[in-house]
Amino acid sequence: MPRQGLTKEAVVKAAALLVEEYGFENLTLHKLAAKLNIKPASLYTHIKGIEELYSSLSHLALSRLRDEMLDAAAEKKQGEALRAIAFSYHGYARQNPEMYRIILKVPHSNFENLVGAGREVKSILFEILSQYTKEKTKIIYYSRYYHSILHGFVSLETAGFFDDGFSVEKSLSDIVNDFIRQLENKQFV
Amino acid sequence: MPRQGLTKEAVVKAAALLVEEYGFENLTLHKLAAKLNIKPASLYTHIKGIEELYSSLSHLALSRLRDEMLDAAAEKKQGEALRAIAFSYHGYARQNPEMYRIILKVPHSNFENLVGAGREVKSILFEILSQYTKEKTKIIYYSRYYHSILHGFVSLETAGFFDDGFSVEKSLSDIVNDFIRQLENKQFV
DNA sequence: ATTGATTTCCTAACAATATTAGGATATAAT
DNA sequence: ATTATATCCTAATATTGTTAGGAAATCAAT
Repeated sequence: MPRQGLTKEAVVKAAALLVEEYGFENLTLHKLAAKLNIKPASLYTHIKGIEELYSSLSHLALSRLRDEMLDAAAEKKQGEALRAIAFSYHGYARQNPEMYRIILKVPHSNFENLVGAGREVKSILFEILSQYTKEKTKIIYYSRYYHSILHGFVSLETAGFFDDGFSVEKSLSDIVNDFIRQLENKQFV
Repeated sequence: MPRQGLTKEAVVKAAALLVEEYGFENLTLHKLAAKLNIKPASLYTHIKGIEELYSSLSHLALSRLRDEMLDAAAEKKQGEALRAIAFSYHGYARQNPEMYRIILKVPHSNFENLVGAGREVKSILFEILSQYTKEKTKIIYYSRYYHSILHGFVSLETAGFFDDGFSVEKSLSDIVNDFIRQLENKQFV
């Protein structure tokens, strides 16, 4: 048997491709092994089991989302940064709906690295919002607020809740603008 | 074999109990049959398969959520109604986290009755928000906005994104108040 | 009440899936 | 070259969803 330089990274990335192509619930170790030209049992050399594969996929999705957010917000400040983040967040979820769904499908608390990855995404919002005030309580509050908006919007959209003929892009854009206006109208200390 | 008056409703409700007790991913037809004192194959008398069971669970969750929202908003108007809805929405998701997760786990577009149930939930928000303006575009816009906030918040909370020591209840309450204030500051036609 | 039709539930079997045990061989380390 | 390690394999198993076909309880109609 010719051996291929297979690594955990490669396994997870191959799984990510399958997930986006056929959907999360149609990912099986059999299909994944076939795509990698190995037998299902051989996957256990690289992963502990399918639960770890799920958590790795969730981690990968969070990392990619974080990268796109960081990229979008680079060199930008305040409102401009918040707008850029919203569109990158929305873009990632729309272009990778299955991967995005995995993020919330895996219970975070079970995996320390997932908690860390989630914290990284949150910290991006935290950084930008800290440009408005130095009060940590308020920064956390607005982070939760904005994160809820972004996650709620893209989740409901991909679930089909917004399939009523009205423009989804315009709604998001308006929501983001309203949120930013709200923020700017506050008189922070 | 003594026959019991088993109906689809009873099967789905039993499944709902299992889901909340052991988690969505631990629901199996074997366990469900055991709880109902029948054999797994007998379940197919009442359901077409596990996919239909999932969609029925999603439908049940949406119905219960709708009932709690309607109950909370009864006799109330505008801001008061919106506040009541938020707390009932949050309450349902927190007390039935697994059932709530099922709502977005099942692809809506595949099941017409699910689309209908989702519409019912949306229509509750629509009704209340139509007390602020008669412009349908704006009503839909704010429905999406508020729905995104509520769903995003409870999803992120149950996924563990808000486990940072700050009060979740206060955040939600403040968010709702900010949203309502925003709405009241608009000069609608 | 008896007959006939329908419904509910069963046993038995099957396919797909995740997983483990144990072994062969390619690769790396000494 | 020898040893150790890592990669991949075959084979077997438990769990799960599902279907086929049949027995018996229930219901409907006479």
